[in-house]
Amino acid sequence: MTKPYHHGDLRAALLEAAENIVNRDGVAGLTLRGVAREVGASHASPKNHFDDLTGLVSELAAVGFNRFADHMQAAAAEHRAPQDKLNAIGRAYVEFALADPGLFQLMFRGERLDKTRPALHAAMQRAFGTLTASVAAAHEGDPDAARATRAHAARAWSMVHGFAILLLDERLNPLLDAGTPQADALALLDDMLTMD
Amino acid sequence: MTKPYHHGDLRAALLEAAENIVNRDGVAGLTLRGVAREVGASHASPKNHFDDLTGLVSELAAVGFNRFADHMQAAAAEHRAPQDKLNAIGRAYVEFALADPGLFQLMFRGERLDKTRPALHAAMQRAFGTLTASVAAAHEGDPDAARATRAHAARAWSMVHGFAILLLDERLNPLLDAGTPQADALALLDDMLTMD
DNA sequence: TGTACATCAGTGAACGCGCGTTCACTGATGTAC
DNA sequence: TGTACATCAGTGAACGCGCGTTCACTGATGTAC
Repeated sequence: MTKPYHHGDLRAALLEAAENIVNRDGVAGLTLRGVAREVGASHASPKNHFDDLTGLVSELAAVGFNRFADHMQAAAAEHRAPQDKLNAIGRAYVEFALADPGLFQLMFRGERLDKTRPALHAAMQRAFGTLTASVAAAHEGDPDAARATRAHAARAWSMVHGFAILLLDERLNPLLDAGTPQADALALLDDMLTMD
Repeated sequence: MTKPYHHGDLRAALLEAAENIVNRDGVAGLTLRGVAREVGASHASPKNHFDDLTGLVSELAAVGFNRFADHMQAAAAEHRAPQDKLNAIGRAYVEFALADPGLFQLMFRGERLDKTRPALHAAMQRAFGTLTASVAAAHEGDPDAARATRAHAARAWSMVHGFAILLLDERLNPLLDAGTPQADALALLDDMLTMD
């Protein structure tokens, strides 16, 4: 099988390579040349699919947000009660961050993203819509619903996002047992979510 | 006043310049050469004070964490009741992030930090100790105190940290009124902190 | 108080490196006839 | 079914840029005597 001149689906291969790189070397290690190198293509080839690094990063973030939304929706679908669905989404949020830490951080590194790209914009709306709709469902009928729902949404989201970020940065270690870090972290998260 | 050969306190000047740069251009815009340029010194001079970029970033983070701890402690000192102290610390946490966004993000960009540096390690302990001690004080006497306190600490910290990060990345805009963003954000934070 | 000397902060030219970008090109694909 | 041609994905050499780092140096400071 000699290497053909045309790749077939270089765009998809570049995105996959970018994900590998970002999980291995972090967001700062992601370059157009590096991605091309990873798939064995010419260093100028990414230009044909993504204009520049911002384009590549934004398209990768779009892929990430769609997968993120899928993961949260699948988790919610396993429960009936709104509060259970919400907790499941929170767990899914953190699981995603742990499974794909580089990608997760890239998705929330706003400076590198062009949020006006249609694919990214739509994917972000999907992901955040899933979260906020689930919060609203868990609190419908509350008095002063609009304001309370916003506060609940902000709290649920901040809690779970802060937990994920602090965890990835190993800032939560003093609060964790010595054992298997991932399991302990999810146990602590459960305590946190089911606290009140 | 002709420019003297020796600066007087180049180290402090470099740190101050680094803070300006990071707040203006973001963490990725911080370079040894750039910092030297900002103070009008030779590009090789930072080597004398910080070995490399990691050194500079870590020392700047140490300055930041000390200021962060000061700010939180000052806020707590204005209240008597443990829960009020804790809420004040949460507000101070977010205020700090809004006032010095670049510095705040640098402080939590673990990849760039050498946490074994004594100055940084001590400053981090000060800041996080302030937070966790305050949580413990607000919950002493709870049943199953150790576990509950850890969960409370994780929740308070995650909430306030996630809020700050999401806010800086403009992810919370859909939940804010159109008006003055900073005031709205702090109002939303207050709703969130005093919710239950 | 003066002099000699070690120390070291700061200088500026030079280096190699990886990056993004440009450019003329080449090979493959698909469409028109 | 075959042929001509436009299109465009991918190539690889070349460019300029800013970066960190090295190096021999120079100017200022402080200490020993």
